[in-house]
Amino acid sequence: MASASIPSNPADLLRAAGIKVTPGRVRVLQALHGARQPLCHGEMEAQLGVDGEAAMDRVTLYRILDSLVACGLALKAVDTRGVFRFSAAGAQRQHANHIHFRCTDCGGVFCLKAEPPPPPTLPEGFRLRRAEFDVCGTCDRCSGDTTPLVPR
Amino acid sequence: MASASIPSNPADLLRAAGIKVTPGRVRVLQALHGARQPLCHGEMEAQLGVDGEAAMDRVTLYRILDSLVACGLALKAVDTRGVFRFSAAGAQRQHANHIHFRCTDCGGVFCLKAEPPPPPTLPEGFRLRRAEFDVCGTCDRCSGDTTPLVPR
DNA sequence: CCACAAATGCAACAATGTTGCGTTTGTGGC
DNA sequence: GCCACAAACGCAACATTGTTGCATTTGTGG
Ligand SMILES: [Mn+2]
Ligand SMILES: [Mn+2]
Ligand SMILES: [Zn+2]
Ligand SMILES: [Zn+2]
Repeated sequence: MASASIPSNPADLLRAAGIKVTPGRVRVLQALHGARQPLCHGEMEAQLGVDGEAAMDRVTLYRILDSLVACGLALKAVDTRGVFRFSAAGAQRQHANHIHFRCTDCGGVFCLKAEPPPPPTLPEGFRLRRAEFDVCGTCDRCSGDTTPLVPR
Repeated sequence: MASASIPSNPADLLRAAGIKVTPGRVRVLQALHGARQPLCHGEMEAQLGVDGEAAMDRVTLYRILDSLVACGLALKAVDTRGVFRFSAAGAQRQHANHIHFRCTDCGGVFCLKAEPPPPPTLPEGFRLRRAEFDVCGTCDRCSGDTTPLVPR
């Protein structure tokens, strides 16, 4: 079965997206796919360091993330602290039909059962880019005692 | 009619909130009430300068804003660029029963006719702090031609 | 294998926000 | 009205996050 279906490994994804396949991009895309929640720049730097590989230049990482966002392989959003967080674009699609809860203490993101609300009708000439129901508060672990998991 | 009802001028609000009434806080709270959309730190600095009054120290402004948030007189949120924006707490209530559209080009915020979606039911132990329907894209002025109002 | 555009590494810069500390000021108690 | 004192302020320095310029290296189509 040598099907030419949806590519899955980072290199193929990069090729399919039409941007150069560089070691840095492969590593970053791999890290994004392996992450269980959107990562900020600092977390990515740390994450990339654990592999024992050489640390990546800060600016290069920023530019790689931008290039992934530009070609649609990654998504960029801002968290409540005002920091940009990145996620693999594919990972979002499986989360398209329910809403999420974000814990403002530990930063964790939890899937809820509820469907996303329908996008509102806009005035003439307005163009909708994104409509997201942002639900946040404290999760069960962080609500009970006073010690959050990730103080930071 | 010397009623002791809801205070409305900045000084009374500050007194009622239990924090010291300083000229800086009065000016900032006044600016927040006069604003038609949440202001970031830089916009507030500019806004405060127009009165012909002496410019306020950057750090003092940050601390005043924090104190207003801490006592509940102001609200702090982060915009899509990752910048904190502040609004008078009272000003929110008149916008509580409809949702808003944010133009990602010019930064403008527009009131829509639609009602906010009901908050979802959460798993056991979770505590809801805020549920906001974030609807963004480009407004009529910014959608048509290619020149946004506030390029920045 | 080559040419060349794209990507990278490094240094410097920019925007936003925070901390420390000495000085000034608003406020409750008298 | 005056005093004491905690709170707020002004200033300098610092921290974090993100960007720009430019010379060097590298991936890729031909
Ligand atoms: Mn999900
Ligand atoms: Mn409104
Ligand atoms: Zn939590
Ligand atoms: Zn606009």
